[in-house]
Amino acid sequence: MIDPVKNGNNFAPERLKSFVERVERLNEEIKGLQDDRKEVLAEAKATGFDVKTIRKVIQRRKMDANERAEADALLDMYERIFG
Amino acid sequence: MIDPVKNGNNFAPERLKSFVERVERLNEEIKGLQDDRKEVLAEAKATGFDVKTIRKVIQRRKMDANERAEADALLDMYERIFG
Amino acid sequence: MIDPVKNGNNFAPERLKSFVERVERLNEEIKGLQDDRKEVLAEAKATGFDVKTIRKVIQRRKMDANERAEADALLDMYERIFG
Amino acid sequence: MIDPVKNGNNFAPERLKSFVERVERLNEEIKGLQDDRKEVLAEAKATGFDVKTIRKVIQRRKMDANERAEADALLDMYERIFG
DNA sequence: GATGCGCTTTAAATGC
DNA sequence: GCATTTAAAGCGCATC
Repeated sequence: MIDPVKNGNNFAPERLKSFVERVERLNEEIKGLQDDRKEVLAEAKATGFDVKTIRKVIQRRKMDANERAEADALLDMYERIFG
Repeated sequence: MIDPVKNGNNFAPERLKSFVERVERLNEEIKGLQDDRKEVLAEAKATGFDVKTIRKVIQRRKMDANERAEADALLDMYERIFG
Repeated sequence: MIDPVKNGNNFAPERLKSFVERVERLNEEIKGLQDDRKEVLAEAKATGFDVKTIRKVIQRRKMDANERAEADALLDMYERIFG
Repeated sequence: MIDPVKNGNNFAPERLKSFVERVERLNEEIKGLQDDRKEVLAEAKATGFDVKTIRKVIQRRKMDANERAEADALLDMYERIFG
């Protein structure tokens, strides 16, 4: 029978190291892409665009046209109540 | 003279589209890696490791040994005050 | 001369305890109000209102009319570019 | 019969206003307490304490002694693996 | 396992 | 230009 604790990569300490290192690697890649995104937005700002509005556009593009229209209508309805 | 507004990719609407699409693409890649990371941690948990502790280990590995020792000593000092 | 370390409440351990306890007390009060807010929103939802839209209304009411109009106009302009 | 839409405070627009205003009031109170907390931590820092460590102490005081000991032991075990 | 909520951290805006 | 204050994003927890 194979000892589950000592068998190759299943040896627990090695498995833990592997998990930690894989997560650390992913963290680095994520950080790199976040930096890239920051650069793109900085360039957009330098070009004269409004970054906050760009973020809104991106959020809204995740919705389909119906959702967007419905959300807008609801907001409009609620805001009319406050004059 | 070149019209800065209409010149090729500098035509503002195209530039805006470009920025938005680049950010959306980066968002997708980031999301993919975040999902990968979630999977790795889920696998670690399924293997019997404690995810919260793994996160602590990763945080602490960002510090050098001195920082870590100092942070630990400070916490210990403060906690002694509370018995 | 008064020893700054041992003088009454300035005795460092007591000061630390005091800071920690004050923060803990504030945390509790904040938690209570957050729970109250959650209840109000749950009641609004039960009444048939859309909570997400209510949050938007509250955010927008923080802006003055000009800011709001300008933000809306900018968003509209950007969205037209994407047809 | 009473018209549910127009009956006193059940008139929907009034109910919406009421919900929004109650939430806004709670938000203000929460903000006030958050500012108080920030002041306390700033004072602690000015007194020479480390704010990050104070936050750790507060987090750990939420756990009972057993939980704390167990969490510490687990972290120690995992860290030994990395030498 | 997915959604929402609060906390933390980081980024942006503003005042000095 | 720097530092403080405010807003947004990401992360982690808790709940369903």
